[in-house]
Formats: sequence, C-alpha cells, structure tokens
Amino acid sequence: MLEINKIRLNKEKVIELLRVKNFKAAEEKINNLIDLDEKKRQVQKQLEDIKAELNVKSKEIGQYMKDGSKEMAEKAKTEVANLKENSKDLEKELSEKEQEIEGLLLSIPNLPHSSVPKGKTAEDNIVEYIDGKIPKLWEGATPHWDLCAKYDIVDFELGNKITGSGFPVYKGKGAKLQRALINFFLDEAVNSGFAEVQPPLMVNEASAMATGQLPDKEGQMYAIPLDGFYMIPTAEVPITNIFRDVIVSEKDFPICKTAYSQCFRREAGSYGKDVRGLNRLHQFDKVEIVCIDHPDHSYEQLEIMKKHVETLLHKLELPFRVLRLCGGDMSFTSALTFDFETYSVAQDRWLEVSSVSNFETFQSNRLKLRFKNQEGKTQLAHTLNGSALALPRIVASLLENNQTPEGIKIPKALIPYTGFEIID
RNA sequence: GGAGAGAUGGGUGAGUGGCUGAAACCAACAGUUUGCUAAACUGUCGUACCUGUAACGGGUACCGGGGGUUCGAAUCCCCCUCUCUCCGCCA
Repeated sequence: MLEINKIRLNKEKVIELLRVKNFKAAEEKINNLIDLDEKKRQVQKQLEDIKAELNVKSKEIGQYMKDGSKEMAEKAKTEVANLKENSKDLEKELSEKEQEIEGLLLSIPNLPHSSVPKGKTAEDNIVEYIDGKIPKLWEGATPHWDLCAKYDIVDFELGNKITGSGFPVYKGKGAKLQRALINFFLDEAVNSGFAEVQPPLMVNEASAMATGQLPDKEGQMYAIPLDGFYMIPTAEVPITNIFRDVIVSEKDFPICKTAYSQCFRREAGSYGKDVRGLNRLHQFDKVEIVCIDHPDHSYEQLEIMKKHVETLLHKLELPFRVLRLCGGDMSFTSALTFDFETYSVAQDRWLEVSSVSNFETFQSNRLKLRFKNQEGKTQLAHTLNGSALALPRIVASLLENNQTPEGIKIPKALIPYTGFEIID
C-alpha cells in the first residue's frame, strides 16, 4: 500500500510511474484520492475540535459536581449533548472517507523503480544476461513428465486419486531428490547468512492482508473457512509477518531469513501445456529468502540476493537467464523484480524458477514494519524477497537436461545430499 | 472438548468511573563523575494521525480486538480473540 502523504506531495510523479506499470485510470484515481484525503482532513479537524471542547466541558461537569453546583452541571450537560449530536455525523463521515481512501489505496499498485522498463507483457521483459551452456540431448530424450513415469519417481495419476491434479506423489529416488534439494537450498542459504525459520503453513486473515494476498488475490489461496485460515501460497507470507507491527533496530539491518515450506496455490484459470507435469502445481516445495533493510541499502541487498540465486543455479549446473521485468509484467506489490529462468531442453522452453523483488515500503506500510532512524524518528523499512529456489521446475530442468541413455545424472553438488549419482 | 484465571507502555507490574497517557522498578539511550570498566547521580524514555507557532507548541485517538452504558471509561456491561492452570484426548 502506498503512503497517502507521499502521493500528496508527488502527485505528478506518482501518476507518471503508475503509467509505467500500465495502471489504468491512474490520473483519475490519484486525483480522486487526493480530493478525498483533503476532505477527510477537513472533517477530522472539525471533529477533533469538537471532541476537544467535549473533553473540557466534561471535566468542568466533574468539577461542578464536586462543588455541589448542580445547576451549572445540568446546564453544561445540555451543552455537551448538543456538541455530541454534531460529532456523530462528522464521525460517520470521517469513517466513510477513511474507508474510501483505504479502498482506493489498496487498489493502487506499487510504484516501479526508475530502472523498470516500460512494457505490457512478458514479451517486453529485458533479458539481462544468459548464463551456462545449453546441453545437447541424445536422440531418445523426452520431456520430464515422460521421465517421471519411466523411472517411476513422480506419480501424477496417484496424486489425482488421492487429492486431485497438481498434487503429485514423489516416489523412491524422486522423493529423495526432493529432500536433497530442500536440504541443499537451506544449507546454502544458511551459509550465505540467512537465518533459518520454520513457519506455519496456514496463516490468519491479518497476515494474508498484511502481505497483500488479501483482499485482491483471495481466489489464489486455499481457505479453511471454519477457522478463518489460509494455506500459504509462499513462505514469504508467514516470514514477512514475523515483522508485522514491529519496530526493528537500525543496527540489525540487513535482517535475512530463510525458510523451507510447501506452498499451496489454486492457480485458477491455468490450463494447457503450461501446467503439464511439474510445470505448475497446486502444492509444491520452495525455499524462500526474505530480507528487511534500510531504504538506503535495499538495492544493494537485492543484488546480494540475486547473486545467491545465481550461485545455486551454477552449483546445479543449469543454464539460466535473468529477466528484468517490465512494468506490465511485474507483480502488484513489487518495485523491481528479476526473474530467473532455467532452460529445460526437452521442452525447449525457459521455466521460471525464481523471482527476486524489492518491495520498498509497499509491504512494510501495511505491515507497519518500521525502524528508528538516526534522528530518532520511526520510518518504514524496505522488504525484499526471492525464491531460492522453487523445486518443481528445477526438478523438471534437472531431469530433462541431465538425461542420458543410462539414466538421469545428478549434479555433483547434490550427490552428497541424494546419496546416489544417477536415477535409473 | 470441560472447568477456572487472566490480557496495561521494551520487560515486571500498580491502577475499579473525572486529579491516569497511565505509579514504581528493570532495561534502553544521553550526560556528569571516574585512569578504563563497573558503580553512583541527573535527564530522556510509546505509537499514529491532525494542526502548526518565534517555540523541542497545540489537539485527537489508543491500556488484547469490536460494540455498549455514561456529561466523563484502562476501570462498568456484552461479544470475539489469545494466554495460563487443572481435567480429557493425542503425535
């Protein structure tokens, strides 16, 4: 959520930046917002003046009662009654205005960083660089879903029976590979200075609201209405909520956390080859990294996080490219996002395996995550997060790229974790 | 799931209708003293919003959350959430 005061002070700039994000009706909404805010403040001032008077009068009544001057007290009481009548309408108006403003603010996306390219769709993203060699496959090479069946390591049909599509059952070496990747990613993150946490997989409404899943993305999450909980779509939600309503100490920056969790996404509306095999699941595993940092240093931290993801992909020996997302393809909450995509040879396509973003103060404003700056004032911190990494597409790429007539070769870095060198 | 107790500022904890934005202690921060550390002493020490002065000023709200009673609520009433203790169940 953007800060109303900043919008007020930089109206033109805000509108201009919202256009980069292809936000429709930017000018109209911002004007409306500023107008509402102006009126709200007028009403608030009137109301508070009345309340101040009420408070004074109430104290006087107390004094009259003590002195025994009943008449004076009664007189003051009628005066107070009138004031109260006026304040009721104002109070109603104020809360209406506040709700309207809140609603509007929630509907406005984060402002893009100055380096974000203009553009509407994924086509307009900028390829920053491509890293690694794309392997040549042997003649009998097939997409990962065939390999999963061939080696009996991921069973989609069985998952369909137990739950439904998008809930695969990992078996044998497939299950072990999952465990290996999770441990590998966690160990790497911890070695890079991220503190490990194991958060709940369900969150309450307040948490989902604070990180922006609610109200707009409600349909993306699995809900448990009986208890008012939501299954987490990413560990970002519980980890970031550690810092909800918290004032951190400036000397603790950067605060870096990592967590493994399973993630649950309804992915309503997805279909076709995009969702085949491991490409898109309703339940999947991911190791997430989250950082909280000082506004002056958050973009340096973003680079550190990018480097970390790069290192993981190098160690897994996967070819990848890094995209700087354009305004139209970025998420609602992000100010700058880099996507990492591995090349999955048998499918002949790039698969998104990580997304690393700086949210600046967009999340922390709703979270009320602040720190005391050097002048002793509280100020919103910057939040960042990234996947490091999401498993299914990594598995897809590993299976496809490393397939040989003898079986699927495990990258060196992973062998200590799997305990085997080949899936056959 | 049953019974009871409770929720106050960073922490402990006082406060049952106006003198309480909230005692006291601890922690923290700043200063004085000291050869350094420690101790002692002095001071500061919640958040948000509105307003804006020559002024570090003025105002409003907040004592788990929401609603109510009252001229006036941390204090009384109702609902909810959470915590603790005992019992039950259980990996």
